[in-house]
Amino acid sequence: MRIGELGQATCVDPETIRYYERIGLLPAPVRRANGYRAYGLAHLERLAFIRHCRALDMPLADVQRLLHLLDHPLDDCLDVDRLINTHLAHVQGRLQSLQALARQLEQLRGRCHGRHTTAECGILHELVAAAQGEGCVCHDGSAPNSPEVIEIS
Amino acid sequence: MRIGELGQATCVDPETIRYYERIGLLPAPVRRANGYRAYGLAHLERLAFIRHCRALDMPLADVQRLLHLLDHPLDDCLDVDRLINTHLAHVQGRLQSLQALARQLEQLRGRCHGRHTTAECGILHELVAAAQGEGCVCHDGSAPNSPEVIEIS
DNA sequence: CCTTGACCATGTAGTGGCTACAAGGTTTTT
DNA sequence: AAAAACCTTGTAGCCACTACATGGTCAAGG
Ligand SMILES: [Zn+2]
Ligand SMILES: [Zn+2]
Ligand SMILES: [Zn+2]
Ligand SMILES: [Zn+2]
Repeated sequence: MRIGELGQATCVDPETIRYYERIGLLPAPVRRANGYRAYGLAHLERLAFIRHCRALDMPLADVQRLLHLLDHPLDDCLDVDRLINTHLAHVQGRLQSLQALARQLEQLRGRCHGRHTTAECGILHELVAAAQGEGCVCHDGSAPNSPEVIEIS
Repeated sequence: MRIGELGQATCVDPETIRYYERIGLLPAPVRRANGYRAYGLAHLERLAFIRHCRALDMPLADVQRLLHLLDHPLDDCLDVDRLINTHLAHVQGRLQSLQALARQLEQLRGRCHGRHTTAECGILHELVAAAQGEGCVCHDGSAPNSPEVIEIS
């Protein structure tokens, strides 16, 4: 299997595959005589695992840890449990703030009816007013640059 | 107002303020005799606006455009409308995939009961199986490195 | 045989939105 | 006078890629 074939089989861009190899996530495969990477089934499975974890939005460091645990089957799985729980909590937190955010944006959207100048635009007015006001997502209660609110994207 | 005071007033880290200045988001203020930046009310309002938009998870490029529109009050506000709508659609898309993701993780969490080796861990088994299987978030229907699924974080 | 095009290799630099230094100058507090 | 808390600039790092630039390799078609 060349890198392009592996990429097609796993829906992972070859450049990304090389990147994974560079950072030590995917073991370097043997090379053919011409220098091309030659992958086997083990690589395919490992990469599919990585991609699946990424689709679950896990950071690569977490994936790395899971892969390590897979390679050491006699280790205690407590870490797996903790990792998943932490990650789930993280996702749920972001879900919360994304929901609040969507509500705010929906409100905002209703403010602009038809055509007019930006000076009269309800959306802009609302944004400016909210930025000044107290009852705003980004001002009440949250620490400076609070991750829960700011570090969404 | 020095940069630290502005930072406190808006809950934005001074380093971030300098960064905004560097990329042209916040106009460079006048300097005192000693070289310190001296901010006024206009800067405070502008930065509060930026922070509020960031709390709404808007990319800085969008914030830039909104600021430009604020500076040109006679422009048509259609752009504002479109920008908000696009952004809302984006947020809703991510909300969807985050929800699917949380469900997956919740399922996963239920797989690990008590202590055992990683070789026996239901979570790991599930992950490996899912990565191979067809009915998985990251394999069905989505393009290679599909943004809707992958580019969540 | 030669060209075209698709693939592969390496290395470097850029993305977004910060964040963290390092190395120095200034001001305020003790 | 010394220590701390501020300010300045510049550079490098974070994450997970992504996009080149430059060149080597290989199969098909003319
Ligand atoms: Zn999958
Ligand atoms: Zn409007
Ligand atoms: Zn706000
Ligand atoms: Zn387990």
